[in-house]
Amino acid sequence: MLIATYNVNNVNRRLANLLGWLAARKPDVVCLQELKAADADFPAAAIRSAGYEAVWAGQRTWNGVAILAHGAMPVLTRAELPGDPDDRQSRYIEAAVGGILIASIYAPNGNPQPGPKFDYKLAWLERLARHATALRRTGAPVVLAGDYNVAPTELDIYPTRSWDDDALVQPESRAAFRRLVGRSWTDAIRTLHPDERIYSFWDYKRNRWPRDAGLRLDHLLLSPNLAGRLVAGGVDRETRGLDGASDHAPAWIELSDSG
DNA sequence: ATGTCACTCGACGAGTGA
Repeated sequence: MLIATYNVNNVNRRLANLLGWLAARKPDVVCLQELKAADADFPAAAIRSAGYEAVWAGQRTWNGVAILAHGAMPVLTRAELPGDPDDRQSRYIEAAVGGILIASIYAPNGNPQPGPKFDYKLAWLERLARHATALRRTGAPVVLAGDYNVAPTELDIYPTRSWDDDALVQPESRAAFRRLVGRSWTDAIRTLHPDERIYSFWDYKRNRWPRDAGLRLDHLLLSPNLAGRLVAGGVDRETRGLDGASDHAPAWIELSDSG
């Protein structure tokens, strides 16, 4: 089973890019982030024509997450992250596909830091960690996939000092990610490629894509009962170089059918 | 310090978020 996560940075603006990538990569499950579309504006018909059913939690202008499944309707289990009834931002959706519980995650960016946006980011990641533990304890196989807006280590950002004050690389952000992953979850792409610089995001600014000045922000975390099924994974970085591309490229993993 | 992009409001530019 091929599971991917792709921050599309506006699903309607990026629809041609998304459909082209779906046709080429043929993933079984896709987690999308930054739809930047209200529920009524999600391009469900075009996505269905490409062979995918979808569930989504939209929001006008910002945020928005979805889960696509090839030839099957994802069974929605949750459309918001527990722990804060006042949180109106569409950053979490969860559904069952092919016997696996899939979450599509769009963690807050957190800039500028320090400040209320950074506080919200850290609190949101703590809520996610708590919910991840609850999911793990159900015993279900779980994949938590999405844009975590954290570059976990120095290997996950090109050598530079220019992001030192950015929320994506702060010690508090990295500690929150480490607490979430803990001893139980597997950062799939890092586990497959322990020593490689792999990026999934290149800022539009400052010639960052041509310079390969990227960060790895998009992660797929596997519950312990899935770790043994991980066979391959990577980032489709060529997607970032196409016309009208998102500033993120899709990250994907392949799980064996059983084990 | 700065470089982009796409949107919002409510005018043809400024502000916002990433």
